[in-house]
Amino acid sequence: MPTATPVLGLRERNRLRRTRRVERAALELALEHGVDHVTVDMICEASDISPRTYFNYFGTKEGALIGPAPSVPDESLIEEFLHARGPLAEDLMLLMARSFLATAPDRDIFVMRRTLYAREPALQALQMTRMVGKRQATVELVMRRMAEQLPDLTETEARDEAQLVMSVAMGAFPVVSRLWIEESGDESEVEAYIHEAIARIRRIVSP
Amino acid sequence: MPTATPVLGLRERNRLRRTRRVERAALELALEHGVDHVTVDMICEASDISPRTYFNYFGTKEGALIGPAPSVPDESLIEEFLHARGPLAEDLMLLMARSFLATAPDRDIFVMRRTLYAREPALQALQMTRMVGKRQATVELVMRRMAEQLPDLTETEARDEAQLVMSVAMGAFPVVSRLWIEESGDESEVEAYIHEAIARIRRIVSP
DNA sequence: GTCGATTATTGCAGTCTCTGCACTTTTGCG
DNA sequence: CGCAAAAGTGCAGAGACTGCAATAATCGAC
Repeated sequence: MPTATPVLGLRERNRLRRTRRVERAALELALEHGVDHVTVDMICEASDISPRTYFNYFGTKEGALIGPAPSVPDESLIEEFLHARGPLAEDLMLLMARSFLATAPDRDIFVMRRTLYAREPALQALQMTRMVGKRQATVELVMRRMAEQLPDLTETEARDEAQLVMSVAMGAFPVVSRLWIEESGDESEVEAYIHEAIARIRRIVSP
Repeated sequence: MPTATPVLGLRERNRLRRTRRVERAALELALEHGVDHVTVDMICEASDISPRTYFNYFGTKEGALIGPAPSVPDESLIEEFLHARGPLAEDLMLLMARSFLATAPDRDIFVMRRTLYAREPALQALQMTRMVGKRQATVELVMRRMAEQLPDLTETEARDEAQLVMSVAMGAFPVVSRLWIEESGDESEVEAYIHEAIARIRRIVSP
């Protein structure tokens, strides 16, 4: 009888191993030479993969540097968000944080990535750009939850409101991330950090 | 005696005229065919300019679509911001709005741009990306003002705080922009719209 | 106006990113 | 094993972008 854990097939395991090898190679090269002085061919040579396959995996030159696109959050996480009754912005941030943590990135790759982001802000901007792609979907999600709790808003009002909620959440995210990394790195603390960040925003916008 | 207005030299005027011609051509093409199906060569053909010159002007294919990078705000505007004593986030938004308005973009180009953004969110993301380039500078600015008013913060606290202020301001910006365009388009109203947007954020983060 | 100096525009050659397509190799499975 | 599906690869080519050198337009002094 096979093990109960959903063991990945050979294909999946190969793919994962390869992905990590390429990401690691790309990050090392970028940290050493700077992003602009690294070519896809260099990455491919270093990680023993064909350029064509590289693009099949990552799509763009920067793909291996900024990591996989944030996956659509789990159905269960979404459900939880929709039915939660905490402060909206905090619940949304919790959703974002949890779906990020669910990707369980390699620790060393994660650290290299952060170092690189600090050195090359353009990359971080790129990643943000990609997140904006999810923007529409996220706004819809927030609107769905608002519809259940505040059904007396017009479409436009609701959309504005949802956009603002998302902006607040995304804006507070870097601060939460910094706290999380520097203070503990413990997942259970995330909720507290989120609360803290939102409280600061409240002070900022208080008259 | 020459006129009192600082009349531009022939060079400047040519450059401005050319820029607008290219931007208009690029926007028309993008609105008609979609950004991906427009090539730089097409834009150059339509606006009677050499591709090399195109890149000298705009740097990237999208440059003509998203418009010139937001210039560093006027010294006088910065001074005003630093010494204003209104709510920090609102003053910052006012600074942003005023330095945008100072660029006095063509009305029709402005409208085309907005239409295109709505149709192709990736472009808007790009523009946001470029703004992030100014992020560092803006954070410094906010910190300078905070230093005068709240001198008892540690460096890290101050930086977090400044980042949050900027996030709030940038997040609220689209809403203000929408209000401004749809409601009146009158510059004198901007302040009221900003106030309104901040008030909404306050409600959002209120427990 | 003319002329030399400055600045802008352009053509060209070349590099790099990225894509479609056809072909080969690897993997999963009966 | 042997066959079908999936993944990896090579190749040709389009398109974005850059450095450099040549050309053209503008400016400022005379």
